[in-house]
Amino acid sequence: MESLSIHITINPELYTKNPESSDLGKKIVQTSIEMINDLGFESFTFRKLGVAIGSNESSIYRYFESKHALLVYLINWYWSWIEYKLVFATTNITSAKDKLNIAITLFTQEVKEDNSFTFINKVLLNKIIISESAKAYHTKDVDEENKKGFYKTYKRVVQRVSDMVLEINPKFEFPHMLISTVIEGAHHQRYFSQHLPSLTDVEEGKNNIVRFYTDLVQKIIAK
Amino acid sequence: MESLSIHITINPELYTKNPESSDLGKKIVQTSIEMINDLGFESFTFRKLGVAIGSNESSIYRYFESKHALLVYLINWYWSWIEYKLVFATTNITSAKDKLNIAITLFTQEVKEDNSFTFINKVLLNKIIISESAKAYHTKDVDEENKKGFYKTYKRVVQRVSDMVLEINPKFEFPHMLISTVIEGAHHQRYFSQHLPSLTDVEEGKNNIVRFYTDLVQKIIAK
DNA sequence: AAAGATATGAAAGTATTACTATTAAATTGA
DNA sequence: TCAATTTAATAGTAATACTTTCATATCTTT
Repeated sequence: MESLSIHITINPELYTKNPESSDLGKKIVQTSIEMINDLGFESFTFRKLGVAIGSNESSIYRYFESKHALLVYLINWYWSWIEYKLVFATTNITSAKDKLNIAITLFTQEVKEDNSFTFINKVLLNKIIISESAKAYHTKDVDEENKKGFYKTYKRVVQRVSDMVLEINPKFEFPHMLISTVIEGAHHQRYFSQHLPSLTDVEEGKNNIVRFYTDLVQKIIAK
Repeated sequence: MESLSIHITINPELYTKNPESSDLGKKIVQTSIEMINDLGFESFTFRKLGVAIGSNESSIYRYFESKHALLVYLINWYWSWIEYKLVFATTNITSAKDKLNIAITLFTQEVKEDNSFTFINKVLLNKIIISESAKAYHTKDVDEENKKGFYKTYKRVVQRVSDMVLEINPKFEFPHMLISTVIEGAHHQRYFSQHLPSLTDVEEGKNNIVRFYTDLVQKIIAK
C-alpha cells in the first residue's frame, strides 16, 4: 500500500512559480507529461499546451521560464520519487546485497502502474525519462545549470546506491561509474527494445533488462 | 601508419547531394563539425554555417535536407570509420579475447589525434558523438528512419562485436545488450567526467573508462 | 462588503528558425 | 563554345520561443 500522504518537494530553483501551488500549475505539469509523450519534446510547445489546457501561453511562462526548465523539473520530480521508493524499499533491510538488488531492480524495471498519490502520471513520466532526459543535460548550459543544482536529485540517487556498492566491496574502484552505467544503460535498452531492437536482446516477458543488469552488478563488484 | 588511400562510402539515402562530390560539400561537412562542437547542435543553424563558409543557406540545403539529416550523416561517417578501424585492427588476430579487447578499447578510449586521411576531423567528430548523437535517434521519427537505414552502420558495428562475444562464450545470452551498454556507457562517462563528475570515477591520466569497461566485459562473459 | 493584492487571460509584438521558391550569375564539361 | 549544372542572392512563409502590456477575474484581509 503506497498511498501514504507523502509529498515530493522540488527545489524552488527549478520553477518560477511553484506549479503545485495552483490548479493551473498542476494542469500544466500533468498535461505537459501527456503531451511530451505524445508529440516528443521537440514538437511540444507551450502554445500547444496552452490550447490543450484552455489557458494562455503567457500564463505557462509564469510557472516555467522555458520548456527546457519544465523538462528539468519533471526529471527532478522523477528522481525524487525514485529516491523515495528507494529509501522506503530498503529501510530495515540489513543485507547490503539485498538493498543493492532492490535498487537495481528499481532502476531497470519498467514503470507499469501508477498507484498514484499525486496528479503526476509516473508511467508516462518514466517514458519521458527514457526518451527525453538525455536532452536535458546535453546542452551547452550544463555546467551553469549543474552549479544551480539542476541535476542534484539524480546525483544524490547515484550516490546513495554507490554507497551500497561500497558497503559490499569497499575496495571497488568505480561505484559511480557502475551505477550511472546501469541507470543510463537500462533506459537505453528499453528505448532500443522498442525502436532499434537489433541493439538489444529483449524478449517479451523474460525480464532480460533487469536480469542482465542485476547479474552484471553482482559479477563486477564481487571480490 | 594509417595513411592508406582508404575511402569511407556513405549510403546515398543519407544525403541529397553527396558532400564529397564538391569543394562546397566538403566545406559544409568540415565546418559543420567545428560549429556543432562550438555552438552545440541546438544553436547550430544552416544560416550560421552559410555565413561561416561564405556560402548561401539555400546551397547547403542542396546537400542535406535538414540539420538533423546532417547529424545522421556525421554519425554514420563516424561509425563507418570505427568499423574500418575495427576490421583493420582485428584481422590476422586469432584470439577472440584479444579481438574483443581491441574492440572495447576502440569504443571506450578518447579520440585524441587525427592521423587524417580525409577532410573530416575525427577528434571533434568523436566529441559530437559523445554530446549529440543521442539526439539523432531520440526522435518521433526513429522507426521510419530506422527503416530507411539511418542507423545501419552503428547496428553493424554492434553486431560484429557481439559476434566476438559469442565466439568466446556461445552461451552468453545478451551480447548486443552488453556491447551497446559499453558503447553508450563509455560516451556517457566521458561526458559526465567533464560536466557531471560526481556521476563517474574518472581520474586524470588513469584511463579509468577503458579499464572499467574492459574489466566489465571480461567478467560478464566469463563462463 | 469594499479595497487591495495577486493570478490569469487576451492580444500583439519581436527576433529567430527552418525551411522553400525564384531567378540570376558563375562554373564546368563535351 | 554552348549547354548543363552548380551556386548565390533575395525574398518569402509558417512556426517557435519568447516578452510585453493591459484588462479582468479571483482571492484575501479588514
